[in-house]
Amino acid sequence: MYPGLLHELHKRVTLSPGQEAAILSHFTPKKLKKRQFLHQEGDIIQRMSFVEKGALYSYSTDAHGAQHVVQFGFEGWWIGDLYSFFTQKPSRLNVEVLESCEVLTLSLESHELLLKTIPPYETYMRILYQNAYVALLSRIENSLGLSAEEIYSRFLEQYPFIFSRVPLHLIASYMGITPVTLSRIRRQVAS
Amino acid sequence: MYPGLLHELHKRVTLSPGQEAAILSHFTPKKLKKRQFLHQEGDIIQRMSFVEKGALYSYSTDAHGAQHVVQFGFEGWWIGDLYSFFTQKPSRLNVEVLESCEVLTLSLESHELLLKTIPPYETYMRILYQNAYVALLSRIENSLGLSAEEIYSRFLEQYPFIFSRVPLHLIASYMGITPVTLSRIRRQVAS
DNA sequence: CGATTTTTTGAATCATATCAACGTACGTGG
DNA sequence: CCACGTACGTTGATATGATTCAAAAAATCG
Repeated sequence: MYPGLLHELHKRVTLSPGQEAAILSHFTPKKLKKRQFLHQEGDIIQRMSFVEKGALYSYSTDAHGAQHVVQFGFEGWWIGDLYSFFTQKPSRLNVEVLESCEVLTLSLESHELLLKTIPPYETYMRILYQNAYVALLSRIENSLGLSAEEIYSRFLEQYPFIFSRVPLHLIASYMGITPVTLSRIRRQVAS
Repeated sequence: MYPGLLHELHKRVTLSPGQEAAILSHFTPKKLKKRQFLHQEGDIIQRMSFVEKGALYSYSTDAHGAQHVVQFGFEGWWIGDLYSFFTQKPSRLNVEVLESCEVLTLSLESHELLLKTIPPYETYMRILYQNAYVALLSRIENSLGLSAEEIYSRFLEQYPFIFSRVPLHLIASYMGITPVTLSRIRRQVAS
């Protein structure tokens, strides 16, 4: 039951069988088909989601109506809008399914209860955010002052598997360039 | 003693007098003058730092030798390179003093000890990283697909106080544009 | 006050975006 | 199972916005 989530928890903390069961009991599985939305702009996010299987991505829509991919979510990752979840303010993100998914969801109340009652759960969350923060800062650092071509090359090195599962125009959006520019870069790099 | 750090801790968790004293006892104060370095590229970061007073900023040097500001640190903020601190790998960042500082530093061993022995300390750290992560994701979201002028306007709204304490060319670097471009934008926006 | 740092300005250049058209792959209903 | 429609990727021509280079003006520091 929920092997992905268990593996993820055990990677970072040790849990007694009782704690393990207590944590799992709060999650609700949810199946989603390609093109469905997990969340939409304006929603107040009620549940955070762990990706057990499949792939999703989140994007925002800017003042000019253009869409921008903010992050991807594959097996073993968390996806959603933590800003809206924690503040209970309307989300500015859409989260759409890329490949049919099974996600495990958890309410804010459950999350807070687990934080209070199961110390290793809080430790897990601290490590999760700590790593996510460091990774995000690297993403910013790496893109500062790089040409689109350099950003692409690094992205290709760091996440080769993404190219087999995500259409190029979404990767372009994530990188902050247009699909047209990405296409030209790829031709150049290939030669 | 250390009013900034105490205020920061109490904002997020409640501590018994004993816990408070235990936490504070692990910090070592350090005074730094303008233009001094707290860390330099290549260092393996041994201590994390809380800014009690003053201002600093961190920057990286890219493959073309250009410098890019990654973050600022004012009173009540943490500053440093968490990547190097947690992994004990060489840092890619320089952290330089903008206004003479008093920082409070904490070793990795102390940090780990406090996490293990003082539960509210772990809670504080989880909340700190959680907020930092959400704030950083907003920074990325905001910069995706915005013109330099829009990035400037938002920055001005969100952090007006930074303009009174940080030279414009560092702000430009943080925003990912040249000082020349920032100057032109400001002329436009002012008119 | 003189020296250094920071900010502004103009002109030329370069990278990426935009617009528009076309080719290709995919999958859905007939 | 084929045909049509939609989504995706590529290409060329042109436009735009930011950078670079160079110099001067303004602000700050010792």
